[in-house]
Amino acid sequence: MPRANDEAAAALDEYAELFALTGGDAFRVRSYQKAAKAIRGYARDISTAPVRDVPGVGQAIATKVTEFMERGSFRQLDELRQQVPDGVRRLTRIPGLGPKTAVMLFEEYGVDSPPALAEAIRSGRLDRAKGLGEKTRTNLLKGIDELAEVQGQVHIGIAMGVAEEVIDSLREHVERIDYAGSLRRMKDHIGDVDILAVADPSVMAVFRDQHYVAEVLVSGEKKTSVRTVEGLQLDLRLVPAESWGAAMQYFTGSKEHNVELREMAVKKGWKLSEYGLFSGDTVLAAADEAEIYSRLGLQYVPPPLREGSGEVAAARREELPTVIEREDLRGDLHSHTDLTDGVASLSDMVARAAELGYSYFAVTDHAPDLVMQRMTLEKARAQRDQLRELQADHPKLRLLHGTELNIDADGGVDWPAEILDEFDVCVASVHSHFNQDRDAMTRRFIAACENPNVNIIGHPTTRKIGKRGPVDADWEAVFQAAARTGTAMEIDSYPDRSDLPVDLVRLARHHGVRFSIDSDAHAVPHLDFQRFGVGLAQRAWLTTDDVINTWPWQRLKKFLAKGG
DNA sequence: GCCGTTTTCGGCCCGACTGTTTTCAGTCG
Repeated sequence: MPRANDEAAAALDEYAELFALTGGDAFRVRSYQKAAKAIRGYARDISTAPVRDVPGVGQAIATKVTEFMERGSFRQLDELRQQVPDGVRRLTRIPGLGPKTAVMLFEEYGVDSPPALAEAIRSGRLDRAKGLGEKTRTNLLKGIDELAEVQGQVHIGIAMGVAEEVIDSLREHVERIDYAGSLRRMKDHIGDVDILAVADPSVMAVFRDQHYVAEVLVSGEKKTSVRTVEGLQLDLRLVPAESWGAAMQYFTGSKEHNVELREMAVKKGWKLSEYGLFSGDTVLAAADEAEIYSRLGLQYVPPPLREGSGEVAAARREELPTVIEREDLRGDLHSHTDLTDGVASLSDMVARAAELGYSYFAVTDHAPDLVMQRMTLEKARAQRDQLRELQADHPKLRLLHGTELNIDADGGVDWPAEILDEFDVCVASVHSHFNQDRDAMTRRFIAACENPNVNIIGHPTTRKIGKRGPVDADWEAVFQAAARTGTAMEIDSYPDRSDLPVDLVRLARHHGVRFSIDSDAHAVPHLDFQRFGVGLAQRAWLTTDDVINTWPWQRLKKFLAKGG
């Protein structure tokens, strides 16, 4: 996705937030947010394409974006940044705390950060604050804890975008360049990004001058560390060309994986470092990463498996699974259009799915329970008719008409069975009542699994990386129900969701659950998010047999029938 | 601020939940 779009969208989102905090008109706030969302999901790069063409962008926003592209900000944003203390914005990051309360806390109590709020609540200073009863204060403390847990890391979507931007910006100055570290291992939370390059040290000056660099932390001939405007730490290391493979191996990690490899080398009387695999002064392997593994007598271990969790022993016995690859996916079973909260038309989404070479593709817009999406049965059926018409243009792509149902507090869904029978595939997801206790939440999920029309539980934990923690459920019980009923668990590839998380994927697989790796796309470029879901699945050692949307249509069709 | 088989003004995604209130404000999806 074009980085310029993300940056302009982030600026508009910030402006919307500041505008709301200063008591601005709610409809204008929504306009800024809507434009931000549309720009972020726009398929073309707005640094070259006219931003006025983006739906939801009129003259006023276009002017702001144009100024932003020229100098990294716009006048009205600068003014509001002056007006609103950072502390007030920090407070609104806390789940359950909106602009009104944030302003009140700052103005009346001088509270300007989540830790300051926690302190104020614990000290009893807010016991008489209006609108903040005991329950609210308890919930806010919980929200502050959730926020603290996820701070200092970004999700893989942001980190990957930064890494690719860095590589693009330096490519003409280097002989070779790639990213390593936890990003190459496809972790869903990334603390810093490691980039390796073969280049002349003069590239460091070029790097320091890039527009994404907010602060230079250290800079030498071999290593430069900077902080980006997103707050992400970025390390660029120069390595000798002849040690490229060893350096990639070493800096990809994980630490635990590397310790096991070095121990193996030592037992053979060798030495493994970031410069190569050596026997005395003789180089056994160094330039090529795969050769290091083979000289150690190991199968090649794909980076997402390198966690020191048994992969080295398995590689020694030649028992590593053939993990799923992006090319194994035959389709996508969860996507949205502008009929509900997506930003692209049905035909545009379908056209991109066809380009991706899929055998099948499901459109799953929201059902009526999410009232704000204004879905009706008539609209859903009209969309189905439109999809059937589009089918004629795409003989190789089977178009499936699905829906994303809302699982209500008791485990019920939006439509009765006779209506659900009309759909080819039903995803069912939790969108509210996140704070239910474990028993209620578990019953809720099990009821959804037992619904004969529900095929896939969408983004099961509902976590949003950096924003909201997972719901609490007895996952073993849920997974047993899913396996028993033939209900798949989704691996939602939307990078801030990355949901199921990898440890739960492993647990679910242990119980015999199948998975669907979906994009949950709300825009055309989002269809490519599946690469993140595949990375997550690789980390859990999933094979094509575990993932229903790698299956040929006839096999998938049987699964979707849930034995009925 | 955007948009127009409602076209240059007057709408704009609407309802539920929570905790606080004593009739409702704030937040969320």
